[in-house]
Amino acid sequence: MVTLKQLAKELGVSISTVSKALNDSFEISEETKEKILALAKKYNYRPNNVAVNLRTRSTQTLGVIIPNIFNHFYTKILSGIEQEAKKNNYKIIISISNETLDSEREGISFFSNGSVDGILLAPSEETEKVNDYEHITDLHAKEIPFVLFDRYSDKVASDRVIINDFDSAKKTITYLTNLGKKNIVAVSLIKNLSVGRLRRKGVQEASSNVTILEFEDEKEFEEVFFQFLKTEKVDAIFALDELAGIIALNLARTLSLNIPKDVSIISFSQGILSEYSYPKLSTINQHAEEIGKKSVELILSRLKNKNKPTETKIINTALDLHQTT
Amino acid sequence: MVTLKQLAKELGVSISTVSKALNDSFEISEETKEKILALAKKYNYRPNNVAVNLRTRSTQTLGVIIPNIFNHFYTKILSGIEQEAKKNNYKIIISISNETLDSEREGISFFSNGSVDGILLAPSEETEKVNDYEHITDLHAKEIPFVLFDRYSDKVASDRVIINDFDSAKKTITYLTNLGKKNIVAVSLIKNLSVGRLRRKGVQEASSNVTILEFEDEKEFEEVFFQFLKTEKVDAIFALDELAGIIALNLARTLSLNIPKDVSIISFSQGILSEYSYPKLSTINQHAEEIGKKSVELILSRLKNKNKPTETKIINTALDLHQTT
DNA sequence: CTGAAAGCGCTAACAA
DNA sequence: TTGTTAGCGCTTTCAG
Repeated sequence: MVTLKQLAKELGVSISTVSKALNDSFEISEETKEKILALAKKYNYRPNNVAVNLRTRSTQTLGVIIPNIFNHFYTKILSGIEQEAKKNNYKIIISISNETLDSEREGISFFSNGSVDGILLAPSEETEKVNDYEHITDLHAKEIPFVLFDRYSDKVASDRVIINDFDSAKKTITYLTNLGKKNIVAVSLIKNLSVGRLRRKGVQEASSNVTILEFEDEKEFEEVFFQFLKTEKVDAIFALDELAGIIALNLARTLSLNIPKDVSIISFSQGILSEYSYPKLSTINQHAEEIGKKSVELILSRLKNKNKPTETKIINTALDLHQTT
Repeated sequence: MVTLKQLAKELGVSISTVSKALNDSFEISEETKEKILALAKKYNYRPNNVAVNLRTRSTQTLGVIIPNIFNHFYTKILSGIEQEAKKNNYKIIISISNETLDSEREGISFFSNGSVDGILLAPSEETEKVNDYEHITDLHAKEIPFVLFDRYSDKVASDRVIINDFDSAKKTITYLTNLGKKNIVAVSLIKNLSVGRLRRKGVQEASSNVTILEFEDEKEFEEVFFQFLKTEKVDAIFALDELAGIIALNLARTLSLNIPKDVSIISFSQGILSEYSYPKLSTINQHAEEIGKKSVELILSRLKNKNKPTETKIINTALDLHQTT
């Protein structure tokens, strides 16, 4: 890679003259600028990013830690983050925690050496389960700005971008009730996540008549819920996460239940499975890309003003009705 | 962030002594090392990555350009890349081209300023369509090592990690033929991609009796293929991409065809849609994570030896039979 | 065993 | 308008 030094030498001018010319400084004469620009172009000069970073003490890079890259919801958030970052001339470095605390700690440590200007983070399932947020609050001491998205804890004081899970769940139950549904069952595969708890609370708040079934894993869910559907009267299923929704749908079809006549299904969505399910699931759309965009906006404004009070952005959901309702 | 300078000052030693001690150099006495390490720990010292990068002229970072983050296949590759990179103490920076040439160019330019040691790249659909690879071959002039994965062109001399698409398609048709299938139709939504062409060629090579239907988009596919299934005799569908497989499956079910009795379906897979389809699709598994891992291996070995001849790694597929065959 | 000094490539204050 | 110089934080050669 060609450097300022080499350009300067070849033109017989000083390094700072070249630097200023390339940054279009008013101090440099048009004539000099031109010849410098020409040579820079000829050699396809690009300022060494690492050197610029060191000198300016900013990396124009954001670190992103996501729990699970196979979850379409996070992929969409990531896409939103990437777009908004690119728009603002920021790069993103990604670390995947795979829902484990260790990996998340590693990711944070990875980012805590000046590689990034700020961090966007959705805590892992394990982090939420063991309720240990020290590695995150430590970021305050390290003076690394960060934003929590999707998942958060009251233990961590920070900017946040979240979904109104509680309200969405509540409203959905009310919606089903108004439809005349009497035997609603809510199913969940995310009982350990903060969002899972919020959604469950929303359900409970809306009605005490709803049966709530929460499962550790898909297998348990399939076995137990299959029996449940076979023996109990159910006219509506509300899935608190997309996987639960899809599996419930498939189980109902296996039992030859008529959807939506016998039983309606509405599911929180991540986007892809429900879109190509058959029949197409009615979903609560979470505007994931919006979450990503807002997270970037929030961290950038935090970067500009480190001392402003923390902010919580709430992204609203939308009920997208399709063939299962 | 605390620096070497500050540690040195507080202990009344030189910067280089601190540096050496922290790097566990044999030149430094145990005693000195201990007190330096203790202080570093107390202040939670972390070497400034940017400075280290500048000094060592290596960033320990790989740039990854993927065409589409919503495609589970690429997500899996990304996961493989991330794991293997982490294992080797490399970071990854991600740029998403969204299947457009412009975005891809931008990504490459983004990475061409010393931010990364090497680039992993799957060319965009548009790049393949207009057949313009100059921005990629330019990397040779810039002396930035790169590896193409999944998609490639003969126009670009480089290390590659690819799938044996041709053979897989060929073998699958043979497999269906041996099953006694007489009216096989191959469907594709990826006719413009190099892998799409390779798979089609594999089909053609295996048998001239297979009807091949290629479509521009999902809508056209749904309309045309629905009519086709209604009017033509079909006892096996071979989908050259997962989306085509899922849609074909749903269309067949809409027509109440018995699967797999009336019609067998096998599809190239990306992993997630087929896994949760009902009934579960038989797929050609592409070992995406393996592609990611091998790509990292390849670029790292290239980084070690810039002058070795280019290498092409072929990842084999596996036929995973489920309920649709 | 420890320290001084150079330098990675760049920006920017200051001097000329 | 241009150049000199210092310095970002670190590694490493060389001298002591």
